[in-house]
Amino acid sequence: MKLEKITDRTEPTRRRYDDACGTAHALDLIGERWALLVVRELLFGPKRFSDLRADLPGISANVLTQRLEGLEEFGIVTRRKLPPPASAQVYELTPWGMDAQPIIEVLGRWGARSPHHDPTMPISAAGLLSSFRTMYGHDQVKGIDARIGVRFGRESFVIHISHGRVEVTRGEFDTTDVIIEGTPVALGAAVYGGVPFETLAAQGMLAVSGDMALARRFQTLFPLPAKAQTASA
Amino acid sequence: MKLEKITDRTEPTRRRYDDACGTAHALDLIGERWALLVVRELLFGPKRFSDLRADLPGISANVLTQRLEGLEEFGIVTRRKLPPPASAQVYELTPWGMDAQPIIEVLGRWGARSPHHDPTMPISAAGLLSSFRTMYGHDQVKGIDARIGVRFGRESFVIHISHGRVEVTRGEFDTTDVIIEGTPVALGAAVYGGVPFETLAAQGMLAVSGDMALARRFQTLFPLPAKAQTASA
DNA sequence: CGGCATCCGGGAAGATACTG
DNA sequence: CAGTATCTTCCCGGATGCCG
Repeated sequence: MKLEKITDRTEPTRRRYDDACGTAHALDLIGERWALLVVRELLFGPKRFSDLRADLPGISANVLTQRLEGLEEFGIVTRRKLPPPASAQVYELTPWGMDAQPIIEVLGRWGARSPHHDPTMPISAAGLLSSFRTMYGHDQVKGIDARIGVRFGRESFVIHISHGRVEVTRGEFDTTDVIIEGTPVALGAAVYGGVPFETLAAQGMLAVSGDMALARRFQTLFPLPAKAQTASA
Repeated sequence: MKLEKITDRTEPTRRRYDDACGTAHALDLIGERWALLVVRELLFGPKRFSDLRADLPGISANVLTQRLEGLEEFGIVTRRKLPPPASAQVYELTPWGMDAQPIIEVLGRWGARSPHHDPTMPISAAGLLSSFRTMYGHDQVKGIDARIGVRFGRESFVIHISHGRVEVTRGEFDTTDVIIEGTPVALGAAVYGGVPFETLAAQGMLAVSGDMALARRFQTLFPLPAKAQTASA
């Protein structure tokens, strides 16, 4: 018996900024808690509900449901049914949703300079790989032409470094110069924490094969930015 | 008698994403409701508490207080006491806080392409001027060299167009080609709604003086972007 | 009047359990 | 596996009141 709310409003007053500014409107769309991280998780391709849950530790099922509903309603995410025999439902970004990538990158660059930023926390595959796309040092990458294969569990990615740029795509790799297998946290420790591959390998957290000199150079391509100036100018 | 919560935690469990990703950390800092709009309002210079309240219709005093406390704690905002006789307290961005400007711009560009975006809503001075910095058409601006003075109430700004770029700064203007006086909403209607200056002037909402041909050209410099593609590719 | 502190109602987020 | 149902907690928004 829930006869309380017969106030008959199809939309129960979604909380919005009544502001014509495009920034405010963007926050209406992806400003709710977890929303932008859901988008980040989909940047490299479609995922299933339980994958999203696993990669976003801390989100609860009902909140994830709500965010996906909202993102779908706004045209940022589409739900798609895979053909049999997979027959699973996946969520993927629309073209416009993909265009949110610069937002995630700019936020990442800015947030990494925070005095409170702690790079030693857990990180998801999408979070780490997205950081590679944005945090590489232009000087460090100059002159390198290499392909590095990364496997996290059953997902594979290729990091392609050439012409002073770093590109990351999901997909199987056949001809890569280095192959890294393990967890995002371990690779993050190697790249951002400076932990040697040998240490991680000895603990069974990471397996590196191929051109080891290149692998070690890869470790140095992503310098953490200087902490920002938080005192008044 | 509030003897309930003596659980003695200096930080009462602030809600955070426990994620090493810089994007997630940025959202820890400026992801709360209203936070980024407070930053937007400070992009053109310091403001007082009541100015912020007036320019952010819908925010309540206690929430503004909380956001300012948080932003100050994170090193994004500083509070400063003006010398007598003004003797007022103002809030201003730290250098790092200023660096959040690209975040606001990128969000604005993306949000303006939303199918749900409604440019006819109220807008603040900072919101409108910030949109000028990001939404100008490169083709439309090419070859123009002009200075346009804008006065909203007692605040003045200069829009400087040259070398294919648009810069906006707060400050008094002496030698500008055009002077526009009125409200942000009226100027927004002229620029984004295509409402002729004569109509707005007749209603006493906007006063334009100086090079009227340039003023009318200024109206055409900010084409609204095409709506985004929200169907799957 | 500016800059908060306090109290309250509603709603969003978090945790857990449960179902098709 | 992919969500719903339920309950609790916390945050947001509005009103009021204090205090320099």
